Amino acid sequence: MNSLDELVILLVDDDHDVLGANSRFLRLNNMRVVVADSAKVALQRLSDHHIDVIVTDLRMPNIDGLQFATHARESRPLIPIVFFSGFAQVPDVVAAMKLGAVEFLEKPIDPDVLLDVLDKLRTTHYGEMTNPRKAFEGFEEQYPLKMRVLAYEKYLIECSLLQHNGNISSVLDSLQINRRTLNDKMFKLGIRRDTLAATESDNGS
Amino acid sequence: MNSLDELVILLVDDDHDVLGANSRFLRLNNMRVVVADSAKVALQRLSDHHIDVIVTDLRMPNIDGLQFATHARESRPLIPIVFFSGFAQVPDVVAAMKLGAVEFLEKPIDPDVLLDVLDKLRTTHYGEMTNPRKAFEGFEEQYPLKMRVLAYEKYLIECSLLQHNGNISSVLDSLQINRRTLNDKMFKLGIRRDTLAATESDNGS
DNA sequence: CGAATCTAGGCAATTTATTGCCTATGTGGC
DNA sequence: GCCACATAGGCAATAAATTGCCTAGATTCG
Repeated sequence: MNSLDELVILLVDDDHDVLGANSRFLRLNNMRVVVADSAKVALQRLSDHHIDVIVTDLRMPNIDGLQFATHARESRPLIPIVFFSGFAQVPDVVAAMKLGAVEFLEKPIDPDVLLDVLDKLRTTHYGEMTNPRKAFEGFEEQYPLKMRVLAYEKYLIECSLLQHNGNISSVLDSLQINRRTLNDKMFKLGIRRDTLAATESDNGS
Repeated sequence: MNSLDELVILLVDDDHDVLGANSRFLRLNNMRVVVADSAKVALQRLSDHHIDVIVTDLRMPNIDGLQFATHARESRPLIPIVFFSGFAQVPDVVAAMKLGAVEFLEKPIDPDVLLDVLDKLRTTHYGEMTNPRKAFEGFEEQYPLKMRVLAYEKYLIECSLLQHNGNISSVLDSLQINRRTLNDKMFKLGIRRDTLAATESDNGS
């Protein structure tokens, strides 16, 4: 009955019309949307809210999408990022993908495509976490050590959460970690208790 | 993949002029080049020759670069692929990068850029990873998170050392880590260069 | 309602990690 | 011998992670 189906999207676009249209559309489709009309605001939102996915324009005044993504990755190293842009140059797309972009969409955004992308993210990022290697298997050679280690850590925490059915204190015990530290790590790695724990408690009621 | 100085490149392009020019240039720069003027031929070459890197055009008659890459990945899952194309569309670039492309270059190719890309590949990429994940498999649930993460980090560093034959600067590049940090980590994790690097005196040819 | 329990955020002190700068050792080439 | 190069350690400044202490909302139980 709660947020099993809801991803929290951070939507970033300096064009208010597009921002409004897209956020409305996403909200109509069961997604929680946090909006920002600049990279600056977006970074603020990132530290204030729990965000699952970033969807950002590439071309923006002052701080562009790539720079924003780089900064965002500092606090949320593994967060999935979807870029969109009109008139994108090949090097931009390459740079974005190298930053670990999940998708690169062309403006104007086809809402159904965006929805589809986000829908797939929901399953690939949160559904299959039970599968052992999957979580960090993708992080092959070209990724920095730090990122690969973080991916593994995320995987371990998610596994432990699943195992203990979202019960934090059991996880603390099992991982032998400070509560404060676990909270921080979960935020940084984008792990949510409810998403992982709620998998079997939603049918009856 | 014996000689550290010679990468074997599979160069694929349906334009014979471009194919000839690029292959000449690469050969002048100490690379062994195998050419193919179609995906069909290229796949043949892949099974006949030892190939370290694929460099392929995106637009080709019959089987295009993406399809070719997909097929190539079936037999060589981790082989590095560099795409190039004129007039590339964003979705093409995205698809290519998702396939794990190392780079996407625009036609006409700047030979120096290509050389630079391949040069980097020589140090950061190594062929296929064959090592099992034994190093950290042993760390079962009862161990603290920190310990398991460290075990994984140790494993990654050791793998990288093996792949780069104990060459520290290559490892630094590959793991994108500060030298000072790597030194410290190696000390802390009890990794020794010489134990891992000593394998370079085996099979010739 | 009030008490107990689980969860989690803010803040600050402390510890640890990362990094740059300088130095030193060993190797191979001139 | 001298130089270029790769490797490492010492040290100090900086950045980041960890932790304890306090507070606060939510839920459950009596």
